[in-house]
Amino acid sequence: MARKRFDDSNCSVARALNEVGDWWSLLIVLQAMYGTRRFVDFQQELGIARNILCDRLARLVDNDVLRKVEVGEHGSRHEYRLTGKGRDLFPVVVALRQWGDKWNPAPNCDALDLRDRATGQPIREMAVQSADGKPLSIRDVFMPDTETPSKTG
Amino acid sequence: MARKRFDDSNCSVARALNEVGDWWSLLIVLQAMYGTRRFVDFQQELGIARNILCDRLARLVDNDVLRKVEVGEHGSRHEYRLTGKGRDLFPVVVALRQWGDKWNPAPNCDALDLRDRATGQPIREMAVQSADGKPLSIRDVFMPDTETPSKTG
DNA sequence: AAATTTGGTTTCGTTATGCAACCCTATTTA
DNA sequence: TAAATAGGGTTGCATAACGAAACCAAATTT
Repeated sequence: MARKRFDDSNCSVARALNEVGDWWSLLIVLQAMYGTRRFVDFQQELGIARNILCDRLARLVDNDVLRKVEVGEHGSRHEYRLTGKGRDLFPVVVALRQWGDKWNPAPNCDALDLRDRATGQPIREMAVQSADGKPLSIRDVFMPDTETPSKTG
Repeated sequence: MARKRFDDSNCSVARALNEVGDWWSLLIVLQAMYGTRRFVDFQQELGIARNILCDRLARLVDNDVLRKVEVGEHGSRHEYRLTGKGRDLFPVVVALRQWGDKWNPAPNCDALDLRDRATGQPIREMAVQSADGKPLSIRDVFMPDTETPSKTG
């Protein structure tokens, strides 16, 4: 039967995954963060099939993660640019990247070295933090009773 | 043809997505963070098909995100528990959850309310941060030249 | 002993993915 | 000016993944 979708799940993680949780969408967003904007460039840099790229770009546009901008005189060239919502995936992508760098380091690829443009200092490691900025593990937090962890929480 | 996999990609985001980037894996990890450990409980709480759950649990175990623990006398009951690597996905899940809460709020579901067990205070919003803890947007950072953004960077 | 729980596997039909080929409109190049 | 190329897709086909339900076997409960 049809792949299960989560549009109506009462779990926002499930709904988020519905928008960017497939094999390609988050890589497209990542590529967009690197500055890629054109169809052909996405296609070549990601090595994605063109029909799949079409589908993903359209869905990301539908979901307001990217927006399609006509460039050039007669509207035959487009650019796909991140929206605010798309740019807001930055912490997600960086967290995932740091996780990958930590647990699946590639021999031929350095860990992500993002730096503060203002100071040149490397960024901090992503962490769940307390109000005063201390890193918290999953054991250091709790959910007040109003949240029920059942049914994909 | 076969679904493209990224085991050997030189992008750690791609490799991370290879492990937890499908529709279910991250939800299983999330459910595990809520305390679920048994096959049947995952199945019922997520509403996932049993064969798919089998496959995903096995893959997560293979990838050392979960580990399978025999419980009970004769080894016919198992538990799937998060490993350190799995627990390290906490920032990823929280970042994704906060993104979902912000951009796709569900009418019938409150935003995540995680609190510091020590103080009872809500956690901070996930953000990429400078060395001294200031939040950074994607425009506030750069990558030194050693990183090449090409080929899914 | 019979029923239930747990953790799977098998079968089968539907959906998604990847590749290649094709199409149409601009813009270059010869 | 004709021909080639680039951009942005769409279409068809073969294969792989997914979902539902049925089936299975060991262990536990009733």
